[in-house]
Amino acid sequence: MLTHTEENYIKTIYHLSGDQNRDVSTNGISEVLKTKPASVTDMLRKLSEKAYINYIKYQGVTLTKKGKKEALQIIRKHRLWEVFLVDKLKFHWDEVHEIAEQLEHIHSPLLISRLDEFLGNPAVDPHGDPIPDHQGEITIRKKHLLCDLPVGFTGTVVGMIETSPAFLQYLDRLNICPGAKIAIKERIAFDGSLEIVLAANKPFVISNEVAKNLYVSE
Amino acid sequence: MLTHTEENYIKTIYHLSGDQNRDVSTNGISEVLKTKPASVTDMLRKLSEKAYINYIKYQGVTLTKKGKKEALQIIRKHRLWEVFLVDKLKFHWDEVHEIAEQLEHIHSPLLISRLDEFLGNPAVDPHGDPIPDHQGEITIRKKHLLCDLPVGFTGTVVGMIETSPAFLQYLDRLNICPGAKIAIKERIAFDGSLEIVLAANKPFVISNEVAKNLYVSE
DNA sequence: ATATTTTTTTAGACTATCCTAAATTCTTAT
DNA sequence: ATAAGAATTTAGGATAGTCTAAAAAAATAT
Repeated sequence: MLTHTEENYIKTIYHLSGDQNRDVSTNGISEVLKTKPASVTDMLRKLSEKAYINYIKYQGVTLTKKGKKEALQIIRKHRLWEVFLVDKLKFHWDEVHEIAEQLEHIHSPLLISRLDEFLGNPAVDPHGDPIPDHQGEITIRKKHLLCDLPVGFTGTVVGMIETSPAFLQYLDRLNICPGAKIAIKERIAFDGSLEIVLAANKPFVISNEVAKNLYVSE
Repeated sequence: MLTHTEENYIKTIYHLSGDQNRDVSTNGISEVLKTKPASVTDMLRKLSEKAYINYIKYQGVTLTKKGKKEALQIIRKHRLWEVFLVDKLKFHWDEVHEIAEQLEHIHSPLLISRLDEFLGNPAVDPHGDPIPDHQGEITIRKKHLLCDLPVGFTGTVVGMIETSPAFLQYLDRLNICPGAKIAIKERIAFDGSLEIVLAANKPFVISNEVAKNLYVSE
């Protein structure tokens, strides 16, 4: 059974390596986890011995099949707890991350399957990210930055790059949140700002700066 | 902020010292936590330095006001999570302890107040034990062994001494669970067995052995 | 192609928690 | 009152995870 710390390393490697399982660097991990590179090296040796990662000195790491499976279970737990916090306990979607970081380390497969059921087997978390199933299967939807899409595009908001309170509060005022249906009406050539429509509401304009920070998928 | 381990020691001292805050022994703690007495001594020194306990070498420990407050918050979390597991996730009341042992260490006061509200501010956990409030106030109901009470007594089941699956399954068959209303109809002098009634059902007989393992309160 | 910079690893040390073995203190039985 | 036994503490050591400083390897720039 993995320790909390080991789980955090595995999860971080998963997130940094992306869908194609790219090599992840020691420094990259140390930045995310706010530890020193030397500490990361120690842990990499340990995880490699336990066969969760493929590790060659000086050449970065990837997750093994076993490691990836573990990572997906941790992510599954994290996202299910986030759904619980937002749907049942009325947290706002941008304040659940820290708590879910703790809850994701609770060990009990039965608890998670019951929770999943209780929540109605949700497909995505409150940020719009897909929840891996019991087997670790995950449906990866291609996501794009809103600023890169053509006029006429229609889709769903699935995330943001900026996460500062200022940005999130502004989005909140505009009613832009993960899961929101969004369409591009017009692009203003002068400054790249976009006229958009949410669901069946009145169109309004957002700056290119905002559009550069919004992920959407079809 | 306390570590998981420190929290477990404080909780154990609280449980062992009872309502009157009796002195707790090193060996007692080591038995509950399944660590060696020498390890307990180490931790006692640490908790004493941090002012959670009153500790005099060779003379046992008691919780300070600060320690007791901390203990009650941990117990509050433990019991609220137990209610969640039973009421919302449909766990049986005798299978929630291990999971709640993990959940009680999640640090987030906001989470706990939201959870409390979500559960409808329950007064007792699924075992019938009272849940301390936000301030750490707890209503201690005096509890008695069923075998010690007179014919005519009426009250509520609030706990059991034996916790073996065999015993719990038998209780389940009899519909005896924490919270169940119970009355004593008759005592058979020969073997101390009791004829009892649950709610408005048919009376039936339980052995003295069973009555010796059931806690009830008025 | 080599010198410089960056990244990564190694070496040695610290803290938390646990352990075993030995020493000390307390309790109890005579 | 004291000797035997039980409980507790001390001493010294292990492991997990972290750190700093220094060494080694890889990447980059000229």
